[in-house]
Amino acid sequence: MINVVLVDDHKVFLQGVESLLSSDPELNVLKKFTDGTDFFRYMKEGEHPDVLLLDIEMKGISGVEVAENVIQLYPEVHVIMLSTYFSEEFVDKLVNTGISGYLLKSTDFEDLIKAIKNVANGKFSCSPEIMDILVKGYKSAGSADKGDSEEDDGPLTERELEMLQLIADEYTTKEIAEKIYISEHTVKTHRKNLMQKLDVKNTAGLVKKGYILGLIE
Amino acid sequence: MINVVLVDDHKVFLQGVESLLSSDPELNVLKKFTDGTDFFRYMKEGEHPDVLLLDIEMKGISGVEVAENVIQLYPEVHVIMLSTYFSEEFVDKLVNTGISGYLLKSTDFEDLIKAIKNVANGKFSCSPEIMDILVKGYKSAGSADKGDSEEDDGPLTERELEMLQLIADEYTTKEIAEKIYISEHTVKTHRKNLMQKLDVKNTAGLVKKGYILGLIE
DNA sequence: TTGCCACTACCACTTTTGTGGTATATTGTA
DNA sequence: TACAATATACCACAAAAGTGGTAGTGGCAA
Repeated sequence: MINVVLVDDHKVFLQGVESLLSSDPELNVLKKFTDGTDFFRYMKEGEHPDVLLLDIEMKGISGVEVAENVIQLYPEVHVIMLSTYFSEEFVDKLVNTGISGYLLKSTDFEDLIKAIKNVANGKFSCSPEIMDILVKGYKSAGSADKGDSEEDDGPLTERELEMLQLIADEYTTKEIAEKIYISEHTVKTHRKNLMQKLDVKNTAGLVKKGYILGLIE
Repeated sequence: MINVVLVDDHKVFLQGVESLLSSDPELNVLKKFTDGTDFFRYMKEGEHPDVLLLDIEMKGISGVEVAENVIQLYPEVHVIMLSTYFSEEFVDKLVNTGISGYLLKSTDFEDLIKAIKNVANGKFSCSPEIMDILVKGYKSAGSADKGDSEEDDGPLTERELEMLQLIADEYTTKEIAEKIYISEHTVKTHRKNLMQKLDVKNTAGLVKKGYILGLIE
């Protein structure tokens, strides 16, 4: 049984895909979300899907951002991006990010199901149109430029999550150290690692991203 | 025409009250929310109601917290608290907060509508049972103790909102100053005022509360 | 049993925040 | 016009956060 979660800001699409996928006994739609932040909150507490179907064009947090963070925080989840159009820019950006598939919404239903089963088994899968772009890109750019810095420091540890919550709760480094009986130095180290992992510059960024990614309450 | 917004985590209740209120031509239900944070996001952008019907017992942010912050940030909104039980503790706490009414959910429908119309006209309105508690409290406690510090520094100004957003976006004081062409001193002053108004101790608190209250994106 | 990883801890130094004042323009509006 | 609210600016000192390192320990898994 392959568990799937859908994220797309068009409710109609969500319902359509769900009823479609439910026709296949191997597939099970765990949850649907119209908003990246809601999805991240679910990911902190709820059951993780095997495959995430993710719309690229979304209001609020973009699909690209969602993808990048999901892959970092929950690497066991296979992400398939869905898009109405195909943009070389995104394809480039996303493939290096570690997504498992990239389909056009115009893809027919059997191919979608096939793709889901493929990526659940660790393969990569995408629409033929996109495959074209990939092959073309591969030829021309050779081994490609890495563009902007691709940092992925893996998911947060238990301790780091705890820190993040305490920081958001207005505890200072010293107070955290006293509260959980560790040295101030250690807390500062955790703070540093958090900032690096979440790719932010200061406490404000830590709390903001913590919220967006549903890591704090 | 009196515009009303409903916040209660029980959807059934929301629908019930809405259909009830719609029977009165003077009343108009603008919006319903099951969650305080969603409500606050709406308040930042959407139309402000004349009257807010607010459940006290809610998961997540409690009704009390919602009430306190609404009254501070949007003082033109008249808040009526709804509760299943009646607790002296809450009554005390809330009346000093500046709410306009306090009804039991067992209140019958005509009284609810009457109460809404009353508070929309600046009066205070509550269930007889609660009135009893109030009178009793007034007798015994005399002019009452103020309990914990009741600070209300009014709503945030445009400039302060702008600051809050920039802080959440990881700009430092110096960067903000440069960006919007004012002195660092000024930015620090705004920061101070923000912390006082939102009743938080540091940048983390600022960003967290900014999120909860829907003041930043 | 070896190697990775999370967690811990330390240091020195810089930058940014936070505290607790005061004070003057500017602006909208009663 | 005069008042209130807002936005601006300044100061000095204290506290906390951020930078850029290094490094030991314990546990779990290949």
